[in-house]
Amino acid sequence: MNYIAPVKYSATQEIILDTAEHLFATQGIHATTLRAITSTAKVNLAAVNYHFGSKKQLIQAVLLRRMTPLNNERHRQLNAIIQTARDENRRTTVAEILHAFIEPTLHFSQKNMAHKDFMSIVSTLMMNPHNEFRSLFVSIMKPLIDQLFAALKAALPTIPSTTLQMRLQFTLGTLTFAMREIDIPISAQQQQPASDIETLIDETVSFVSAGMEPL
Amino acid sequence: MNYIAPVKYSATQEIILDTAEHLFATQGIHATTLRAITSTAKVNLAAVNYHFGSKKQLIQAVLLRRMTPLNNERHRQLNAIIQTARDENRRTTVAEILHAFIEPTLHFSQKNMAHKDFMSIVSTLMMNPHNEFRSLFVSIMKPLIDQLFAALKAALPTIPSTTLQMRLQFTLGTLTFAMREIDIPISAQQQQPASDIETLIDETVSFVSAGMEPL
DNA sequence: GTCTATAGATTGATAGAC
DNA sequence: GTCTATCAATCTATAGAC
Repeated sequence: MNYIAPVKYSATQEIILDTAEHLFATQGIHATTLRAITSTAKVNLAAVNYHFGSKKQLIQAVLLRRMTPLNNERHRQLNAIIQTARDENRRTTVAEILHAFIEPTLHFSQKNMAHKDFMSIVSTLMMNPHNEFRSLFVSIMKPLIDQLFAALKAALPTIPSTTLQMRLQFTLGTLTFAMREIDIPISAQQQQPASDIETLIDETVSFVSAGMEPL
Repeated sequence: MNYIAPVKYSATQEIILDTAEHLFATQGIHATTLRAITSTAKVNLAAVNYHFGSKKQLIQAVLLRRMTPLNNERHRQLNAIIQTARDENRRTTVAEILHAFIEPTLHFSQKNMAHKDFMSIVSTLMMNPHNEFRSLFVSIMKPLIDQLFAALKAALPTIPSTTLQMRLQFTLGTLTFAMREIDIPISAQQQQPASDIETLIDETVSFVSAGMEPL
């Protein structure tokens, strides 16, 4: 259910995808040229067009390659907590639901530099409502967001849908900043040590869980 | 204190700035050509370079034109609530502090399409830590964020700085999504009516105020 | 599959007439 | 200040040899 099998790529294709991903994240999709990708990847200039067809199709491949396994895992965890609650004959809690979405997202984004880069691309794309790749992104995310909203609605039946919808948007904003570790400079005094991933997950879940039901 | 006087522009310069702002927001800064700007603005192709020097300097002018008055107002409101609390011989509350930052931000972003476009550019820029305009943006925002953090620290003295810093990042993420009304499609059933600005402000403040002090 | 060479289009920027 | 004309540099994409 909801599982999508990943696409297999050759070694050359993987090198191109890895390099494109890094350059897209650090310099922006539009600012990254095929020349920059192929020269950094040490493959021929014509390789991108041969293996992927066009720059646009390469971008889509970069997005789908990691988005598919990430969403598979998010679906798996959501289904798991729903099933567990059903087995125990109780409602799922808000914190459980949010954790099932946040935990795989933050673990994924902190896995290594490549995954960090990928999440950087996704969050930048998500910010621009007029982006040409937005419809691709939306079509991938929609089933998951629908499932997440339905679970929250069931856990908080007294909150109006409009309000709940707004708070879910806020939650996604919180998570976007959590996974990017956006470093808006706070307090000049000292460089803060980066907290570990488990702390980040706990802090994020408790922040949005509290926001979901303000006093 | 903290007030920065705005720059004056000629009619032609204003038209160029307005047009560039809209195109930057809808198509992205890199994807927007000087030809697109000048033809849409119905000015000569050479006008941008004559009036602003280069595309890069035009981008900086677009950013500073609106960021300056917005931050002036944010500083004004923060100073006002701090002064009021001092006069009443009490601490500022967390909700007061967050409201003083969120209210001007959301009112500004909902003022009209041009302001919405501007905030779209800013939030996109903020998402990319490697952006070439990030240092400009950071230098503008730093004094304000420092003041905000200091106020929160004074209102919540028992929360460790590292934790508070993280929660402030979450707050900025929430606000970014609130002002952009990022429309990740939730619940297919029906199109939700856009809520009014006052409701949006109240919901945002109560969400992040609750998150600031989870149970 | 990999490579060179190049076509064909578009870009930011400027020189110089008015 | 505005305009035309144009340069030099870049881009994506492809044709065709190996």
